[in-house]
Amino acid sequence: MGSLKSEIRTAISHALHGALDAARTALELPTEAKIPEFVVSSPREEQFGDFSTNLAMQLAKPTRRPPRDVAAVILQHFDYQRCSWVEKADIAGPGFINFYLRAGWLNETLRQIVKEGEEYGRSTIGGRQKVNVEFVSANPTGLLHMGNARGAALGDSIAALLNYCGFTVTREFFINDTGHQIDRLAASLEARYRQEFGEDTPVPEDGYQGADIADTARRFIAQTGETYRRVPGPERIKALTDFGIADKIAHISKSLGSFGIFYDVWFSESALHASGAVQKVVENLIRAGATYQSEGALWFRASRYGAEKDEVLIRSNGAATYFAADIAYHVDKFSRGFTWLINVWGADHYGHVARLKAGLEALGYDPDCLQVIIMQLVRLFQSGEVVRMSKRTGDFVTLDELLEEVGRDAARYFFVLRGSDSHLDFDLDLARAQSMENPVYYVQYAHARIASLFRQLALRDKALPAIDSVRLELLAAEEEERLVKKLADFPEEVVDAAIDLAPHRLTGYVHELAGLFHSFYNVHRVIGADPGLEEARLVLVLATGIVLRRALALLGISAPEKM
RNA sequence: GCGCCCGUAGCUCAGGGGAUAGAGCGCCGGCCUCCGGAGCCGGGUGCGCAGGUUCGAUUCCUGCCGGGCGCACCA
Repeated sequence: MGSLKSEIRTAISHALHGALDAARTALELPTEAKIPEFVVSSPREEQFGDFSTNLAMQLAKPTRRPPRDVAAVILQHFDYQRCSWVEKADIAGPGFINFYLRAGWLNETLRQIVKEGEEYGRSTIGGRQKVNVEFVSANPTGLLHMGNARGAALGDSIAALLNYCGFTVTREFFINDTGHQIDRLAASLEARYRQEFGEDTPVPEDGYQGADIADTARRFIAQTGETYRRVPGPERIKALTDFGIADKIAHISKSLGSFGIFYDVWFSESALHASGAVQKVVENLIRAGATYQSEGALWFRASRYGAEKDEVLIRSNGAATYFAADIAYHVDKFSRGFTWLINVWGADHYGHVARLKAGLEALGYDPDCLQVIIMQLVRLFQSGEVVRMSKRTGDFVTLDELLEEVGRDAARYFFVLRGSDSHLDFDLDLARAQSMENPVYYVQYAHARIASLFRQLALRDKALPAIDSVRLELLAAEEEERLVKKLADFPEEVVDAAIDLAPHRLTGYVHELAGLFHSFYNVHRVIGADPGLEEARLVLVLATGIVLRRALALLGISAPEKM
């Protein structure tokens, strides 16, 4: 379940509450003051102990006493029996109370890691709550670009993190298979189709110019021959479009698959229209009194629900907007039992957030159950120059090309290297480099080294004895202690990264962990150390490998045995 | 114009009410008779500006400046 470290943190927090109560009962602190917010944190500096609390400083004002005095009173009433791992506590700086743990807690953590194996760090805090993570949802009109790729890496890692924290996660892709852009796809396909038979039919100005559309047209011809050459235009276009959408979706699915991303649900927009779900949502909005007619269109009073302005639901030509369909889509998600909806969207969809939430609220749903991650855009660099991209002209780098250039591991690592609200400069040259400039290799190299150590061990016909018989107390060096402490952080790092929907925190963690391993490895011999020490160090190495593998898996990155 | 995101080291970015603000890259100098040198160790400068809240602000609030993205009967 919880890690030893988080259990100790909780125990300290409870003991502090107990000390506070006791001090008040003894009338050494005023009883009327409210208990302030306080944290039991992990200090940055090693000299400040293993845990630290700001409780006394937060109490300074309500008790009108100097924080160090308050800290002394709290410590007098602190019951060490309630957290047996605490060896001592002292008062430092402006009024921090610092806690120092008995050295054995680190060895206990190592045992826990080895016993739990790659389940170490898994938690149940999600309580099986049903979460829907929708990401990429690219239009089926072309290939995947860098923005889609970033969304893919982010969404998939967020889903993996939440799943590991005990949420029941569904990964979902919404297919925009209707509407204006599909008409443009149809016109582009028709032009390419006729070109294949020698006609001079240019792709419309606002069509999709990419060569992939011509490829799709050729695949259609390969399958249908000349059957559709002489059928009426509308019928041919319908067949072309149906084929085209399926072809594009198949390609998108395949690209994402080679990026290590697999969906549970592919949800079709046109199905929402066909089933009447869109119509029903519009009717419910009308019934709720949230709409009005104007200029021949049906409007939703979004501004009444916190959005900037009202929005059209049904255009004057009778067609429902994408906005109406998207409300219906999210209503559908709720009806499937999800209580937490996460969407990963590009910054260019920002304007859509407030009105979608407004629509859900008007229908009686809690808009806070929908959380939209607005991801800033990706700039691609090559040879120090920005690579300009335009989907319309077909002039852009695709996910397929990226994977060919830099490989899946580097691509996934780079896309979750930064926070989603930070612009991402993706340096193709750096990601391509099979060298030490490339951070993903640094982490993988640590894992390969560990694997190599166990290969060496096997060559000598040796094996690690049972964990309980290993004398872990022999691990006393500074590098060893730092490494174990980092391993002890892992479960809490995972929870923090999951709750914050911030996989880049895990990227940072795994890099630091690899760094501490390299530092340890360079200073200390593992195989060939004194027998007892060799075993203890092997346990440390084993545990490091377990955590590296688990962390990389959550990021969708491989942990190679050899490189 | 209005809204959202960002402004932290030469560059790309973490961090975020607390005790001495971090990493990578680049630059300089060291370290393998030994488990993978794709590594390790050492060396430097920094929170855009101005107010405010606070015992304490790089972090929160306001204004300004700079960059990005939105503000369609597109999706």
